[in-house]
Amino acid sequence: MEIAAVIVDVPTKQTDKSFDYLIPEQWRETIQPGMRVVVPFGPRNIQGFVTEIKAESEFNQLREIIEPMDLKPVLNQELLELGNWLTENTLCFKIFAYQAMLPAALKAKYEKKVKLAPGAVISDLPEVLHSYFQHNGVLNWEEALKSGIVSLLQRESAKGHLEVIYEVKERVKKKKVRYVQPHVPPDRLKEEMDRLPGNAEKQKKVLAFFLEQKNAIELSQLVANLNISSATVKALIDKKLLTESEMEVYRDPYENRVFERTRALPLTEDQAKAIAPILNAIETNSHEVFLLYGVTGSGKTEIYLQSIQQVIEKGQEAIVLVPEISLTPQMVNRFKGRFGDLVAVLHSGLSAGEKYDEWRKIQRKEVKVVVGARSAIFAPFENLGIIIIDEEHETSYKQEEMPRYHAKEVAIERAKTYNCPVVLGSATPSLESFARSQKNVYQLLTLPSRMNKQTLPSVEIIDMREELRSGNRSMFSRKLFEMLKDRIEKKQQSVLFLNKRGHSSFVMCRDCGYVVNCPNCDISLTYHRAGGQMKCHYCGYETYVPKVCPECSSEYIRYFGTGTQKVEDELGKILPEAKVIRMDVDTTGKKGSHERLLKDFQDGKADILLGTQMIAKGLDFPNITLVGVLSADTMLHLPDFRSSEKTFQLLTQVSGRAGRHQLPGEVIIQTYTPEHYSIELAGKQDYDLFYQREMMIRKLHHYPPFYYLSLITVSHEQLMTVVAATEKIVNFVRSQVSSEAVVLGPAASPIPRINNRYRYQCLIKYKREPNLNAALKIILDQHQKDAAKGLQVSIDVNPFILM
DNA sequence: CTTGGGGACCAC
DNA sequence: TGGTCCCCAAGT
Repeated sequence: MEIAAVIVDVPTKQTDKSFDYLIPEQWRETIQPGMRVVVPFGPRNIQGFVTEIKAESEFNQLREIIEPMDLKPVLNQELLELGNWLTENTLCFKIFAYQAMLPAALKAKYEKKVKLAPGAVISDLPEVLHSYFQHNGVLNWEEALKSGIVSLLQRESAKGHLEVIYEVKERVKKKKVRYVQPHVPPDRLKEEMDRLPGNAEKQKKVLAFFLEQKNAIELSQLVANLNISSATVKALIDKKLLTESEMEVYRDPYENRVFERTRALPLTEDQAKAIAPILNAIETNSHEVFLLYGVTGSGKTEIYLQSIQQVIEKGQEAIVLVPEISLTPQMVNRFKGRFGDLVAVLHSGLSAGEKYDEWRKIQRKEVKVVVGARSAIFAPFENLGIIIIDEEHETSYKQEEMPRYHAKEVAIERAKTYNCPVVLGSATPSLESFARSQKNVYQLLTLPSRMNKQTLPSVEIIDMREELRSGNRSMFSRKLFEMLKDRIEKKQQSVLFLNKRGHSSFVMCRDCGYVVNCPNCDISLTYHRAGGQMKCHYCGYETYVPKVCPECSSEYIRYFGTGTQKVEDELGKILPEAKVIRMDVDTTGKKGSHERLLKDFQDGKADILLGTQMIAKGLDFPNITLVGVLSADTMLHLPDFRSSEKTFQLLTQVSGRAGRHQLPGEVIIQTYTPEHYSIELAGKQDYDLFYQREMMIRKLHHYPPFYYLSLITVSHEQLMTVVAATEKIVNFVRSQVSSEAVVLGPAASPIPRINNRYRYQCLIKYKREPNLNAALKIILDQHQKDAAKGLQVSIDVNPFILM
């Protein structure tokens, strides 16, 4: 067993297979499947994942593995196989599948350098190069590029004076802390202390300290406590009186936080009924998928907690997925409060190093529960007892880059291998999930009422067209204004919700209607007040707002739409006494600011919380009695078959923020299309009726859950090339699928150009197409060679965004 | 006859 | 992805 099959870190179709390497003698015992290794590949050294150890290879000129990067596999057997499943189901490269399972910190960084060849000296090189090789004869490739001396270097390397080397580096280091402790018995310390010259006061102080306590102490603490410098300590170490040691520590993002421990709460009758089948599945190790459908505030989290409790008692582990934006401190508190140090938290707010450390806690089996966003589904547990997906309808569970996986599907796949239950929780289940529960593919569990018998908030829908007709041109209806005023007087809090999407403040000329677009992408630029700039959200292009309209030279050019900033300004005008906290990407950019703003609001430092999506979820403050949705219909008009569903879900979620405790809540929804069923039914909080209506429409238009979708997107700098290539693909797909399938295209993508590349697509709607996967693979294979010509073909199986 | 740019192909 | 090899076309 001396050969390792390795998946190399080169994301192309031709290298998307394993390469065999000889394991050098000294690593034979060490290297195992699932470890990262450094291997020579062509001229350079790169990272790879060992997938298999074997005795023979069909190749006879094997090269040797350079070194292992891990002492312990980072992927276990189950995850290695899950990688194959991911590759197969999302049509991605194996290397992407494996990388997606690991914290970003474990992805290799490569450095290319030029150094003097062995035996060569600086004087062999031409004069101009001498200065570059002053520092120990090594030059960074980046610098060489900047200085424009590449061709010179190539000539010298051909002459054998220089050689090019490739280094594989880790992204983060394990965090280490330096400790010091006495190296000799106390009497020796005393002796040495007396022998020190009188001016060595500081050293004496240190020795005196260690006479008192002989345990190791953190160097930084010692330095701080005794008010000395580390040089003093170093002197004593050099004299061999003290020793220094390094200890590996975890960066704990929550280390200075005290979590109030909670115990299991008594369950309501509904909760007890809902949890029973879950506990039963845990007990009997059976793989079942539960859809936990409970209205907002019905106590789903307590069911999660008690199920996990059971899993832990059984000696198993649990994964809890939460959408990124609701992974709030409040949510974390509930899990840390119940399970303390047994919980690891993974979310985007952590630094790469912190994420890595949380991940290592899982790998070393120091925790039993992981709470995290989408990628936490790959937590390297080996004895899973339950997987919970909260807010299962959230679209953020679908990854939009390779590997384009949906966390729900991965969860079910993993749960199958471990024979454990999956719980999907939501107040507004996705149509797909609810439909499956109707067909008994998932088992439906319901929590029909709120805990502590609170009624759902009363919802009023305001027709903004009416407001306009009666002369109110502001973005606040009279009713909403009155109620905001009322809450401020009563010292109760309000939440104002703005649906940013579609509301993005674009810049438009009021005279001729000219909209400022991105020069590279066919999309309007978004206005950012900071610096009066406009940005493209797709390619990052930035420019200043023009003073006059480039089309008609009118001076009436200004930003349009209702950004949160604009709402804040307007609130300031009409309700100057109101204290407002604004939460959006601009105010929560910095680490911890999200948390701070919420804390301020909780502490009653403001009357109104104004924000975008990020405030729609998880907020649970007792004093909120009014929720206002400024414009409910903005996302309704997006080119997305799920827009009605998303609107309904969002409005229901937002409404759920009000009146969760003693005080009853009220909700105002402002809209220009009050007659639309998703708004009307969100107002009535009638999920069942919405489900029926929406299902009819989906059936009519051949959309999920009645049909599956696959989306092929083709892009190229030349419009004609894209159209031609897409046309070919469409024809090929048509020839491969049954007559039952609907193949749409070639059609321009909803965003027809991004970064100067034209985009065309082909959408396939189908029920059962056993050959489709193979056909899609052929398309990817065929276009591999076109990739060099700049033609990109990407395939999304079960896309969530059709752009 | 050199130089350099682009495309095809390869890497265990 | 980076390298090399090969071909073709423009340049001295």
